[in-house]
Amino acid sequence: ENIFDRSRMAPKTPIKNEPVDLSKQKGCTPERNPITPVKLTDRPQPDPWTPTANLKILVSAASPDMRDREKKKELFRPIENSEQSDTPDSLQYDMVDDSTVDEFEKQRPSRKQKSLGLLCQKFLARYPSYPLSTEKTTISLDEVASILGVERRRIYDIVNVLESLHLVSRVAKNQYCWHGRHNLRQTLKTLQEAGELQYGELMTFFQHKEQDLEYKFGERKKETIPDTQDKPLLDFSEPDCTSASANSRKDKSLRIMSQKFVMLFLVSKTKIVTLDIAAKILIEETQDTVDHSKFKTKVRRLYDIANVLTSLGLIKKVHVTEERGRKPAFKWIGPVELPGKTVEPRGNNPASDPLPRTQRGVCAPYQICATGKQRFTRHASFNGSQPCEGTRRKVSSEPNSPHQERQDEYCSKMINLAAVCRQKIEEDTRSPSTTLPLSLLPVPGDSDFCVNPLPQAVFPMVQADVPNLALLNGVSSQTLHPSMPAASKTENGKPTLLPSQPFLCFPSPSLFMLCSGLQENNLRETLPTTGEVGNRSAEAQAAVPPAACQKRSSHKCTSPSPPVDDEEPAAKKQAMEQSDVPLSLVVPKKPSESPKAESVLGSGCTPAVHLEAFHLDLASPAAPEAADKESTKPLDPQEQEKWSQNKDPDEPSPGEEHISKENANQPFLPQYLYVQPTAGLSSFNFLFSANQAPGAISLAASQLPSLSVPCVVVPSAALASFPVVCSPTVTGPLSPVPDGSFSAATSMNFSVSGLASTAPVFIGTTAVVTPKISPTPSVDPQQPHPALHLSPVLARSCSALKLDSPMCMGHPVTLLKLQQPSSTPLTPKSIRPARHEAFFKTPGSLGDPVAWKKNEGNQIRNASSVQRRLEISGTSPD
DNA sequence: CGATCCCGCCACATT
DNA sequence: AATGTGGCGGGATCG
Repeated sequence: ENIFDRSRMAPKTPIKNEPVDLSKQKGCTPERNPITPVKLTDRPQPDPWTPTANLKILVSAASPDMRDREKKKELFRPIENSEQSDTPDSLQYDMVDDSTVDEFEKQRPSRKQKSLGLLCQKFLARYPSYPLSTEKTTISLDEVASILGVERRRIYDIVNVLESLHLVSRVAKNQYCWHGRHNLRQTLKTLQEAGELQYGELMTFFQHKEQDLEYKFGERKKETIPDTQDKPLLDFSEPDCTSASANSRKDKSLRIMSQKFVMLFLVSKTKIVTLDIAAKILIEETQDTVDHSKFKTKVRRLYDIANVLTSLGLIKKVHVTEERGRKPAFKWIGPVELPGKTVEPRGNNPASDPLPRTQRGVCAPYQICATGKQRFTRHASFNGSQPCEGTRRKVSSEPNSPHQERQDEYCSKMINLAAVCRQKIEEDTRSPSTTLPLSLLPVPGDSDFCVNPLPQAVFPMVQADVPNLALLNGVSSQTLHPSMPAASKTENGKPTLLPSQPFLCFPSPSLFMLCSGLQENNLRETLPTTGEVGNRSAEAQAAVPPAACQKRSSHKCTSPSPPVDDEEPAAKKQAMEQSDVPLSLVVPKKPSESPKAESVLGSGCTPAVHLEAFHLDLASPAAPEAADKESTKPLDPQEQEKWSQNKDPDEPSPGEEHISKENANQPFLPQYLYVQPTAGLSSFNFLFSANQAPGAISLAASQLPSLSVPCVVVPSAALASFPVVCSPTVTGPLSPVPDGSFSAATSMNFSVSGLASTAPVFIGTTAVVTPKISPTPSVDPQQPHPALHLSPVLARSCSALKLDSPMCMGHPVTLLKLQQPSSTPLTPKSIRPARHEAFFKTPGSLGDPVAWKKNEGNQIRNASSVQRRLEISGTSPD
């Protein structure tokens, strides 16, 4: 600085007066060397310029602007210099180099030089990032504005964003207090948590899309997607909401928008958010109208915010390429690992908590939408609400044409759904009384995530799984972590529909594996990852009993995880590094495509896929890129293959083979009952060992009357559509009924079925084939299958799906490993840090494809169902 | 020509 | 009513 000052200052005075040397300027500009002592030497021209200087002066005198600028320059130069040194922005440098330039600029200040980002940098340069706690710096807007030479209006833009991150807080009119970044992490964490609740699903969803697009993997998506974007607008428009005036506009946009925007990054697996997506999401929240102008405006605002965030070094601009071309996007480059998760960050910040505000703001709309009950009265929430309804309506109205839907619509729907779900969840959580237990839960994540640990107790293992799963699911779930085991829910009361019965209700979308004794050790041996899975499953079994599990999870983490982590993470990382963008692992979601699935609604197939995905995920958090899969994980190539196969309807069989290897029983043997939630928000998967998960689960198969198989009731949360796969127990051939005819009825009660109308259920009877043992895959049909009876709907779905489908089979196999509960489950957290990204990605990627398809196919439905549910709930509980 | 986004009008909020 | 805030979008610039 000194140097600069010297150089500058000395000449400056004179310079000021002088100069505008375009030629010179330009020369300088290009150079932009931040530090240019040399320049001094270069710039020997003070005197000569004098004449010019005079002129200049005149000019400046004439125009206030000029004056301001000069002022600004003077004041800021130092700042700029320092900044420049820090940040390599060419633009800024120019200014630094010579005052002349600046002046010059005055005349014709490039737009860039006046950019909000630059202004923000200057602004930030004035204050220490980490001020001493003792001293509080107050910021006078007027002062700053004048110093920086800008209208106050611009300062508001900056301050609002900073305030959203708690870097500053407003103390009085025109007065802000500078806090610095001390609490930034905490704030981010809070935002992340809030974001997960609010946007987890959405982001996942979107990201998948993006990823898919970006990576070829996603061909499928492309298929579906293409149309979507074209038309942005659509029907959403909800007229009425517009008058937001009602609520104070105050906590409306910029601030909130900024927080939301940040949340998107924090929730995003890829840490990359495209502007258009962000705009869409944000628009939804507030007002749904998606008209073009609105979108444009939103984008403009986002640019404003992005500029400030960029200046803060939290994000950087990037481009994502997708089919349509490249889209502007921003990548989060700020801290990713937030402080340990605590519950709610409440308060570190002295001043007001922005968060609260934010949360409120965010939540409000949802809440409103979902139910009449509004906690927070104020805000645009209303606007939001309306939109929601509108959207909802639409959703419901539009049964399914996911493919056709436009992105926008789709997105909005998604958003709405999410909101609804969220709400529901919240409500549920809060009020046990809620009658709709099953339907909503899906979102459990919230509770878990945020603060409620309840679930953990119940199924520790689950939790471990969950994270992964959640990720996988993508859409639904990041948030879900939740492991929230049925139990927990039950506790709450929500989920437990049938307390007395032997059913388990799982609120969250997680994968559960219940195994009674299976012996498939080999697998484990073979595949480490698998082992993990197995462990998990085992745990799950064990876990079932609430208490026990918890600890396990921790243990699990230890043993199994370590290896995994290392491997996976590394791989992932590498992958990541190579390409910033995470690969969409899952690309293959084609399952939905499979005819069967479609017939069923897509859900059927998907589930299988999911499982695989899950497995993969579990096994290796690392993203399952094609390449990665193999190398990365030893896991199980087979699985992967299966997976891929599954994905690809085309080659179902091959996958089976692999599977078979793993487990002899694939086809129908499924000893597990696996329920997968589809894409929807709420998805949860279950793996059940058909055989009996007896004790552990609490559901004794025995309990189930006709079926010896344990039943699991899955509340489909919002989505309702989740396929359930049951492998009937094994007792063998109790009933000769062929698989195909599930109809035989066992008396399984799937109360659930009712709930989730759409959800397909698969029931595989099983022979008791241990994986190893069962030599024949094809067996199922032959083997006696215990008859299960499902609700008609379910039955149908089942039939449609066909147990046979390799997909289904495959999964089970994989799962089997479980038995060993020994290993402690990986704790999400423990794992997380290391592969944080990986997890997300993996899941996401996996989830994506599936989600996508599902979404496309099912989602709508789900949505509709959900909505329906909600409505119902509103009116009358189930 | 699309991506950016400056600029400042003007509505709403606060004093 | 004056002044503070800040939504908003036209249209200039940039790439």
